[in-house]
This record gives sequence, C-alpha cells and structure tokens, in this order.
Amino acid sequence: MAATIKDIARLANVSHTTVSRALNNSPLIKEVTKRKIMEIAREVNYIPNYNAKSLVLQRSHTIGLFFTSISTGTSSSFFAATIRGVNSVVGIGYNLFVRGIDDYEDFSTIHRKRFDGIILMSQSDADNEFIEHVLEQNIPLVVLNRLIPGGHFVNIVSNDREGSREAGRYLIEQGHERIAIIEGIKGFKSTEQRRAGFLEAIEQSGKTVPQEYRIAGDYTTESGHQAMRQLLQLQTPPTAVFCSNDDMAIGAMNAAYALGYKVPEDVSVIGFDDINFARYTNPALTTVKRPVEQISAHGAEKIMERIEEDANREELIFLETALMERQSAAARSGS
Amino acid sequence: MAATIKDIARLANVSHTTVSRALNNSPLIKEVTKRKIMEIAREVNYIPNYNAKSLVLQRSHTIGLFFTSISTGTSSSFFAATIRGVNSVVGIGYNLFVRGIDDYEDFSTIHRKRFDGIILMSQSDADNEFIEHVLEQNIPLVVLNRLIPGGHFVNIVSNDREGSREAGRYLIEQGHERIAIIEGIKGFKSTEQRRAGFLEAIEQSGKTVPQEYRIAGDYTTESGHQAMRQLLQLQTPPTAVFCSNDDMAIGAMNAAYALGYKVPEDVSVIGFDDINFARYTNPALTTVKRPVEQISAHGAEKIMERIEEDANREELIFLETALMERQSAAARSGS
DNA sequence: ATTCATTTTGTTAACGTGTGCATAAATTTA
DNA sequence: TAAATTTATGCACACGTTAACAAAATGAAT
Repeated sequence: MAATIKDIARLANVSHTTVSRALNNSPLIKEVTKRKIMEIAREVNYIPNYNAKSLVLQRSHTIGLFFTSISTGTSSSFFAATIRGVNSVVGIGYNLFVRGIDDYEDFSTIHRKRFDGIILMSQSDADNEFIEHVLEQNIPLVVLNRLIPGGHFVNIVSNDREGSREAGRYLIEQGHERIAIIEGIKGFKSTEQRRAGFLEAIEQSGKTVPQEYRIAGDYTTESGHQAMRQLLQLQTPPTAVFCSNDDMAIGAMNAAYALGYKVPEDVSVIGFDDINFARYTNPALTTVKRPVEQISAHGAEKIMERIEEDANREELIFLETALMERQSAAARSGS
Repeated sequence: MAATIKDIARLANVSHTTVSRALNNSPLIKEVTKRKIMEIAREVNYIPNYNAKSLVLQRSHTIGLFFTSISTGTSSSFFAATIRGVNSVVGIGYNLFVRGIDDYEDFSTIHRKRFDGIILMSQSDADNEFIEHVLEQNIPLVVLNRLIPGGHFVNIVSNDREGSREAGRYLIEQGHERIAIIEGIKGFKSTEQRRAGFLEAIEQSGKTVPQEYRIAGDYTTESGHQAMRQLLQLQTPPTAVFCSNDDMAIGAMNAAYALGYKVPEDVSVIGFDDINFARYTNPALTTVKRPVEQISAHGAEKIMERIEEDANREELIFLETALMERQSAAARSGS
C-alpha cells in the first residue's frame, strides 16, 4: 500500500539509492533527476518509514519529556505550562513523548536508541537516579526546575530563592511582624529553596519565624487550606502568610474566608508561581511569578541544540522571578 | 555496545532465530534452552530494539494523544486531567505521544506505521478533517468529549446537555427569573451542548433568555470576567449566571467582586467541569462535575482493546455529569 | 582519439528483528 | 531396527532505509 523508495525507484527508472539521495537532497545527484524523483514522490504520496530510518541512522526522532510524577505532586497549571512550552518549540519532525518517572519500575527501556534527547522537569531529589541513568546512556539531557550543579547537562532553573526572599522582604516592608510560611512537599528542592529565601528575608530584618509558624504542606490546594486553618487557630495567629505555591495560597485564602477572616485586612497572603487564576481570586493574589513556560521552551531549544552538536558540557541558566503585587497582601492594620 | 539477539545467539551457541523465539516465548523452543537464553539475555542486559521490531512487525508501539490545540482553548486543568487519565492506563510498553492538531500543516506524517492507535480529545468541529484522515489510514481511533454519531470508532462523551439542563433547572428552582449564560468558544461542540441544555431547562419552565443575557466567551478566565462585567452593567442585570466552564465562572465571580456585587447574595454563579479549584473559591463554586479523567482513562482502555482486536465498529459511551451543590448559587433574595 | 579527472549512478551490505520453510534430532510406531 | 511421526533448531530472506565502495557516464586536457 504505502509507497517506499523502491517503488519510486522503479517508476523513475533509477536505483533506490538514487532515490534516497535525492530525497535527502544529496549534492551527489543531478538537479534534473532530483526534481523528477521529488515529483514522483509527491505523486505517489511518499512518506518515509521512520522506523527504518531510525534503525539505520541510530536516531529515534523522539524527545522524552519526563516529570517526577504525572499523577501526584504536579499541579495542573504547572504541568500544562511545561508541555505548552516544550510543544511550542519542538517541531513535528520529532515525537514528543510524555511520562512520569514514577511510571517506571526500572529504567532499562530508557536508552539512546529510543530517545534522541530528554527533558526532565525535575521536582525531587529522588530524580537523581534517573538523571544518572540518562547520563550513563549518553543521552543528551536538559534538567529543568531543580538546581543540580556539576553535571554534564543543561540546567535551567528559576531563582526561587531570590523570589521568595523578595516576597519575605515585601511582607516585612508592609509592617508585618508575625509572618508564617506554608511549605511545599518535603524533599522537593523547590520547597527548600523557597523556605530558605523566605527565612533569609525575615531574619535579615532581625525577626524570626517561630516553629509553629512553619507548616508543612504538599503543594495541593487542600493542604494549603488545612495549613491556614491550623495557623489561624493558634493563640496568636500570624498577620501574613507566605505560601510556597499558588495552589496552596488559594486553599489558604479559602480557609481564612471559611473562618471569617478577611484577606488582606485580617491576614495577608502571598503565593508563588503566578498561575493563571492568581489574577482572578478575590482578592487577586499577590505572588511571585515563575516563568515556567519560558523555562520549558528554553529547555526544548537547548535539547535540540544538544542533539545536533552532541555536546555534554555543563550549562547553567537562571531565569528571574518577579513579584506580582496585587491585593491579597497589604500593610498590617494597626492591632 | 548494546547487546542484540545475535550476541546472545553467539553466547548460547544457537542461531539468532532460536533466541528470537525464546525471548518471545514461542512454544517451538525447548524449556531448557529457553531458560538458558533468558538467563544470558538478563546477564548481558539485553534490550530489544523497538525500531527493528516495529519495522518488521509493522507496529509502532505508540499511542497518539491529540488535542484540538495545545496552545489555545484548552484549560490547564482539562489538559492535565486528560493526560493523567490516559497515562494511568497506558503501560510503559507503549510510547505516549502528545500533540495538538493545530501543530500540523498537513497530516501526511500521521499514518498507521507510526501510530498503533490514536486518542483524540476533540473540542471542535474543525477536528473532523483529522478524524477522517485517521480513519482513512485505518488507525484505531477513540474520540473523546465530542459526540459524533455514525463513525467507525469509539466515542466517549459526557452528557453535557443533561448536565447543563440540570444546572438550569436548579437555578429555576432557586426562584431565579433573570438568568444569563456565558457561552464557550463558538464552534466548539461543548459550547452548543451546554447552551442547548441550559436553554431547554429555562424554556421548560415557561421563561425565556433574552438576547442580552447570552454572552459569548471563549472558555478563558478573562473572557468570563469580561462577560460578567457586561452583564452586570445592563440596566436590569441577571440574578443568576450559568457559565459554560469553571474557568469563566471564576473570572465571572471576580468581575462581580470587582464591581461590588456579592456572590451569591446579589448574583448567583454556576459553573461547569468541577475543576480542582472549584471547591476553594470564595464562595465555593456550585458547578456541574464532568468526569474528564474517567473519560480519558476509559478512552485509553478502549484504544488498547481496539489495537488488540483490530475492530472498527461504532461504539458510543456516555458518562454522566453531576451537579455539585456548593455556595456560589443560592435562592434569589427578595428584590 | 586517448587518457585522466570529475560527476553521477548503481551494487551491495548493513541496521536488529521476525518468520516460512527446510532440516536435524528425538520420539513413537510398526 | 527401520520407518513414520513429532519436536526442536537453523537458513535465508524480509521489513525500508542509508552509505561505503565500485562502476559508468560525462567532460576536460593532452
């Protein structure tokens, strides 16, 4: 049914080698024959068989986009933004393959023959095993989102630490003294970075964050809700809360509302990520913008580059965050 | 470097044919030799070359998950829920390939050799061309989300019409008389279905929806915001608004809030989808739950089935929606 | 015209796997 | 024990493509 180069060869009265060369625009072939062959190829609606190509060329035309997990711990907006970013760059000449690392029991099926390159949206230290495997296989790699110095791959991250520092400073400047933090999933690098930046800002101002003002969340809306509930039921609740992502900030605002607290009058809330909905919460969420889509688009560009040149030197790229000042955080009202 | 069946054959002192059969568990091979070969294969860490396999077996081990568009018109939560659903079912023996139809200029690269099966999360009539192409190629197909009777494929949809009818009825029961609708993207089947169900409910109660109470949105939060703004600035604004998805409902509530209207006291809002955030808006969003993740998981199961048995009869599956009664819609306050 | 260099095309093998057919080995039957 | 049957293995080719090398065709130079 489907035409092959041999069919074309027969029609054009040449060898299939000539056809192959012509279609790949080899300089060895005369212009006229090239044109003739191209013409016939179009007529018979020729489509190259990528399996055959891959087999002989040892390339898969496949780019793997991996997440730490697809089912848990990855918020929808983050997930979607990442795929959008990558998709916008990777041409249809490539297969775009999406999976979670936790879908795999072992990594034996992840090897060079199957992936020309891999983009990892990394969220947890547990990914290191995967990274090592990929490097061992000599597959070009781009790791997004998690800072891992010293590896032989491209590493693109947003400066979460600086971003949360800015958020912390902002709350201090607004006159808050009792400031709490709702943290992300334990073990995630982002959790640590955001906590560190936030604490630095607070401590730099000479204040401290007591233990009961540090609540562990897990990046889900529900965990933000629970955490805020816990905070507001303390004897002396905080007047401002920094949430390690927007999902939790939305849950937190919801809890405040449910307990009769007003945001920002009674308690200020600040988030992290700047997801689409942040602009539309009531009040609109003040948050730290993280350029997820840029990061992933940039990652896609880099992986294409690496596939071409087959380099494996280290490359570290920082993208800056930005404080989006909206209405959920305000100056402390005199108490 | 990587071991092939020929390497194993050499080590086992048999032909590569025997190895191939042994690894595929053919009944032709003696148990002892089978075991010996398996053993060696494990030792040398053998991984089959899928390109070679695909080439000879004419199967790609790839499932394509297509959206109408990845960049526009698909909300993050919808997108993520779909991928999660599919991913939870498709084993790692398959490649999961994600793309938007609008990424393609022509569909020549979409053919049987490259896809064992295709799942289409369809949102627009414009997808029909794609569907036809896939059927022409004889690729097993599952179409989700959009009702297309009479095709030779599996069609899985939620009963949006009944869902919106229920939403409409609910508002009527709450005593509302001036009820508006914010519609989705023009041309999307879901837009039509939800509009139709809603209007049916209203008209069944003997009331009508004037033209100025029917605003076109495009499923984005921002469009919901704009639409609500427009509605509330009418001389006689509605007391209840049905939004064709949750994203727009969130935008709508935000607009109400911005204009000093209270939800649900001044205006009731009801959404569609039941995204994660719906529970956490203030007030929590009353909405129609649509089982996106189930739909896509079910779709994945069906496509695997179809790939095995290579059937192409029509199959139509409805999944029911459910009204989630929360706080954003209430009885009409006496005016 | 003959040789040499250059350009264009063809021959053949290779990539790693599966399978129809032939053959060898083991087992049963006569 | 020989023949017939069954069971286990190997040979050779196929899938569709690229590429090293060989060969033919063309053109230039003597």
